[in-house]
Amino acid sequence: MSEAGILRLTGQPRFLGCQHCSAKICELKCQRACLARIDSAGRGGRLPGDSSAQITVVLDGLVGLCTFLDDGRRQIVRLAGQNDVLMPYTPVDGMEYWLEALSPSEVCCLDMRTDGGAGEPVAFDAEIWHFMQRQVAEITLHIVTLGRLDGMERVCLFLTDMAWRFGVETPAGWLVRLPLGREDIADYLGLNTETVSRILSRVKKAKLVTFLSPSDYLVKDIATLQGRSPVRSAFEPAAGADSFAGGSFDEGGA
Amino acid sequence: MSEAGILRLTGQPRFLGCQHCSAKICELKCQRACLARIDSAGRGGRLPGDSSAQITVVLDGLVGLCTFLDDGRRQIVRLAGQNDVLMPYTPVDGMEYWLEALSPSEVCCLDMRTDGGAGEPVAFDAEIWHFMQRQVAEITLHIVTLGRLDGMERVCLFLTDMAWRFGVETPAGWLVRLPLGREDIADYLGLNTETVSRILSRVKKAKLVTFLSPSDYLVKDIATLQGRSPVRSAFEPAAGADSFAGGSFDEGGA
DNA sequence: CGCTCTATTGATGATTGTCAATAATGGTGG
DNA sequence: CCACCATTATTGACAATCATCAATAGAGCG
Repeated sequence: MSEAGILRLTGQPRFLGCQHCSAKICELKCQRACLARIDSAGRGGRLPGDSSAQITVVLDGLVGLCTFLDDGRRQIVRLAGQNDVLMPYTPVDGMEYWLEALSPSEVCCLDMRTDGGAGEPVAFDAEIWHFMQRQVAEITLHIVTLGRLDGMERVCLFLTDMAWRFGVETPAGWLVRLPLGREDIADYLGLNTETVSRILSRVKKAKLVTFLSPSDYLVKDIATLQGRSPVRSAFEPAAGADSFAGGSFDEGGA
Repeated sequence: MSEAGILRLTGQPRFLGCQHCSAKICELKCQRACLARIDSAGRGGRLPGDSSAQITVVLDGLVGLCTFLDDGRRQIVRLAGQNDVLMPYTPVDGMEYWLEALSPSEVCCLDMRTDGGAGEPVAFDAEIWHFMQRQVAEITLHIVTLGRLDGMERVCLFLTDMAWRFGVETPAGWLVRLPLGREDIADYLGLNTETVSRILSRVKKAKLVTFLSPSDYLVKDIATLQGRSPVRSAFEPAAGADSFAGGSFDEGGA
């Protein structure tokens, strides 16, 4: 139960320069701003987040932006893996969100305020704007997913996303290790654990993927898998290298 | 059918100074930027949107940020009424969104580029940032709504939202005129028309609201209505006046 | 090897979607 | 002002999907 594993922060916060953070956004911001803090957390641990002036860069692992309803229902709003950027975030009144490590994770937190405390935010430049827009685009797509796709479509889109984001291409196809459990998948996709498991069994039977273990699968034909969902994955690498990080900034010619 | 009513823009675009736009964001931006365009559209018409450098302020009516899947399923991602601000928006590859007038609407479009064309975006200041964050907060809440609330909860939250946003308080309670039809409600809430209609009938029977006509209802006890959903409305005016426009900028003490 | 946690599967009920028919609404023209 | 009409909303019957509760199987770890 993730509710039980409260705040298992391992490794105390270290305040460091941004050379510890290989992500481009971190390099950029640390030229002028601020405090860079590296926290790590085991599975189920909660990371600082939910601040209106903090950018979080995921260095390793998988982090989810989560919320609970009073009766225990959980929704994972967004998943962020290595080099993904979580932009600052002011929730509406009465809602509380936090960053939860869905697998052992390390993040870099950038304080956007020019002083160490309650001052004015730094000026916003094109990069900051770019990441904010990307975040909006992703969660907008997630709204369509939750509002209009059935379970099978959601799961196929999810498996495609995970393959593009975290998989490695092998001669046999895309090999993916899922960094999160069934309950996390369910809470991300707006389903419940058993439904996810049943749909995954159907996906297996339809030979869309091959499971080597509950957390490892192989996608022989990712185009077919993607075709099972009526919306395209936001993470397909071929489509112009507009992926969140490790994309245009790092590899662009120059 | 909204698919049939294509691009019914009435009143040709007028390029005007921002004195036509009473919204605060418009006043602010037009000090330095750009082109302000006022379009109006009848019900079902599509407005220009979906640009990565355009802020749209709704002057009147109700506008929805919409997308269609290939098989005709529609999702309304966000609703914007008078003085609401739609921030610029770069969709992920393969998705297409537009602004659709759900009732006859008038909007003010602000081009954020310093020149009239393809140049750099203007600097982003705290107000721009504020509206962007507000937009993220709203659609994040919508993700929770679509992912974890059942039909009754979604409809009660929606009716509460609409009351706070567009209703007027009378001695008999909050009087609300819905500026959108059942199909639009369904596409916003991730349900279908018949389900919305059925749930509304249940809401009526439970005496949570009283319908004077299909588009007019009265909420005697809005706290009870809100209590039927496990998430608070993002539009409650009392909660610190953090509503989209006319909010913190106008009244904040010094 | 045994234990615990996670994942899968089954049986059943609740919710929602689909198709179809009816009722109500709002606008138009006489 | 009223009758007519097209559109929208409601209701019913039924099917599909998903959630819930319970039991079993499998994986990972000491």
